[in-house]
Amino acid sequence: MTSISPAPRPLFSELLPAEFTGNLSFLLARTRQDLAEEMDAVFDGDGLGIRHYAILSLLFRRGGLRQTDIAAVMSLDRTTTMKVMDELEGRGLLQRSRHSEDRRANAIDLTEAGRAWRERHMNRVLEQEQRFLSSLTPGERTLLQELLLKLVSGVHQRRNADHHED
Amino acid sequence: MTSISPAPRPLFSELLPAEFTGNLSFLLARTRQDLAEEMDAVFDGDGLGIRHYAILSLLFRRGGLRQTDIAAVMSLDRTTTMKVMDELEGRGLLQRSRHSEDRRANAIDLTEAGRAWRERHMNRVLEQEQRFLSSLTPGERTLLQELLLKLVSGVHQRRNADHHED
DNA sequence: TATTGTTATACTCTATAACTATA
DNA sequence: TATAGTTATAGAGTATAACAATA
Repeated sequence: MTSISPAPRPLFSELLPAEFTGNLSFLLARTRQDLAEEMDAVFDGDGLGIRHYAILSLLFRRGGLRQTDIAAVMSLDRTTTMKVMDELEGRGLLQRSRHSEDRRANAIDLTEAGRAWRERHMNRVLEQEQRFLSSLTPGERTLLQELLLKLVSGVHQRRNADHHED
Repeated sequence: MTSISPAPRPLFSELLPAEFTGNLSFLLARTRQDLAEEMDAVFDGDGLGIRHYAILSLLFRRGGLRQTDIAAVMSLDRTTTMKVMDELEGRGLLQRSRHSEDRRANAIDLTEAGRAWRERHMNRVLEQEQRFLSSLTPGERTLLQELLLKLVSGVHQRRNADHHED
């Protein structure tokens, strides 16, 4: 390297706060991507990821959902949901059966293996989340999740309202 | 089981808070996607989007960046950055010139058209952001951005530290 | 040897369109 | 007519590999 130190190479830490405070889209995209990359480490190897974990957690709390329900909550297309269901069913982590009240629909439930898989990954998921949040205080971590939840719920309510105006 | 009315179809607003509080990956992914969809409305028509706006804003505050600098800040691959630069240069919004201190590198600067484009879209970007944030109080909106900025900076510092350990 | 920009190529993710069986 | 699941296909976005110029 040079001794007299030429023009300083712009550093990430120098540019980021100055340029992007207020740029919510960037901050959200970057945060999501950073976390996604770190979450990959938890699941490395078996071809499943944090999305599969989230769906199994959803089914853990409430079984018998239709694929369209899962699609709505996860904000996925029907066909994308189909693919994810195939991946999970192919590994024996959930099962599709006939819905008792609508024979067009599937009723999706966890299998015992699915419950075990979720339980086996749960601690590492939570650890990785906390590691990702380590630059925030405990209070800030809770607050962040509350704010995000408010936003997601707010968007959903607003879109429902718009839809009912038709 | 239910009495008379058929089993209630699980509502988004019913499932979301119960199942996903604590699922940071889901909340971040969902929030980012919701905002991205709403931001599309601002740019509909010209093939550019919020990412282009962010890059032009970065260059507005600090010109003469290399493509690798932009790639680092935006967390993009070199080749992806290349494509985005082509899109912006093709519309005359930025220009590539020889870097004065490293002849391998490009120095990227806004053109006048680029400055105008950014200015023309700025108000609608900010409006859409505020609309997206409308379920939060003003204080919460500021706080959210601060928390996200802390997280992104924290991840960056941690990765740099890891890297220097090699 | 390593880095910058570039090109060509491959891969991943997701959505669109069309079909079937039910409602 | 509309909806749930399914399948095949196409598109967007991104990364990998290789090369030339320069450090």
